[in-house]
Amino acid sequence: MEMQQLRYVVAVARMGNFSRAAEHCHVSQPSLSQQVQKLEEELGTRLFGRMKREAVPTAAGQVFLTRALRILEETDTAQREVREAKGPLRGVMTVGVLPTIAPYLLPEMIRRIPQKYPGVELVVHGGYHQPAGGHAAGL
Amino acid sequence: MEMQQLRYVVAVARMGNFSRAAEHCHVSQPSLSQQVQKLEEELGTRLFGRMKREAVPTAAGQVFLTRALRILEETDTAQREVREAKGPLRGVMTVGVLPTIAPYLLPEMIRRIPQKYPGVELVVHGGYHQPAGGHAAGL
DNA sequence: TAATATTACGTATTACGTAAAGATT
DNA sequence: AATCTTTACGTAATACGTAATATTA
Repeated sequence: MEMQQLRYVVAVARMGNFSRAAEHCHVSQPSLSQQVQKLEEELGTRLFGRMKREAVPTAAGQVFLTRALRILEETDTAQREVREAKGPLRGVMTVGVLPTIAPYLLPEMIRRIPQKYPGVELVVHGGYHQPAGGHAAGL
Repeated sequence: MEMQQLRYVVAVARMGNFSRAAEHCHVSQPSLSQQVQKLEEELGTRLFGRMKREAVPTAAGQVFLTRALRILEETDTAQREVREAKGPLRGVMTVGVLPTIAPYLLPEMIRRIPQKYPGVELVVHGGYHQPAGGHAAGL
């Protein structure tokens, strides 16, 4: 049982079918299908019925889903608590982004970064040139 | 954050050092060390101090450990509940084992199988020949 | 120097994507 | 026919083991 498999299963339950779950998870749909099958094999039970164009959780799937959700919440909690134990993050985050794709990435980024790291100043470079200094950020 | 990494971290905390944790997890000690490092890098914090010949959890390590333990418990619970949702397992389990290694494997097996699957009849073939029929069991 | 942890590197597992086939409405 | 899922298979990422190096008592 792997974390990704739990995310995939939860996504299938929330989206209602494998295709939309796959694009929500940013993986190809066969890959997601494989991972769900693998988990089902490990558990010895089908988690979803795939008959009528929508993925419906089986009885086993329902009890598993509640646990999977709790596990994923716990992982988020663990990461948050570790961050808090480290103390607040401070400094300047410099990000370079091509003007071509900026409209797709920037709004989400400008919304989430300050929310998650209140002490961090966000600097965005928009041109095609290489920014002079600062630290790159992996997101 | 992967499930194995959580098991490794918990093992290190329980065993007190990386070497014993590794043999407890049946992996080489460098592999376990790599995985713990990888998790620490992802979290952005050391989870253990490795100074004095024993691995002592840091402050961040302690808060993480309690969450990791709960997550592992939840995975066990999830698997158990799915088994229960399937209904009790019944039938005959046939196992072949070489007399050479039987003394090492049989006692553990005879103790745990009926405990975990009360409805299953366990048949053990001890010779060097191939058993006639029945189903092989992967444990 | 004995015991433990890390680094380096090659190998084997496996998760993934693309393409094709099967199934359902 | 259109949409969704599974199978097949090659590729890429990665977890692992062995060997060598570093660190600590």
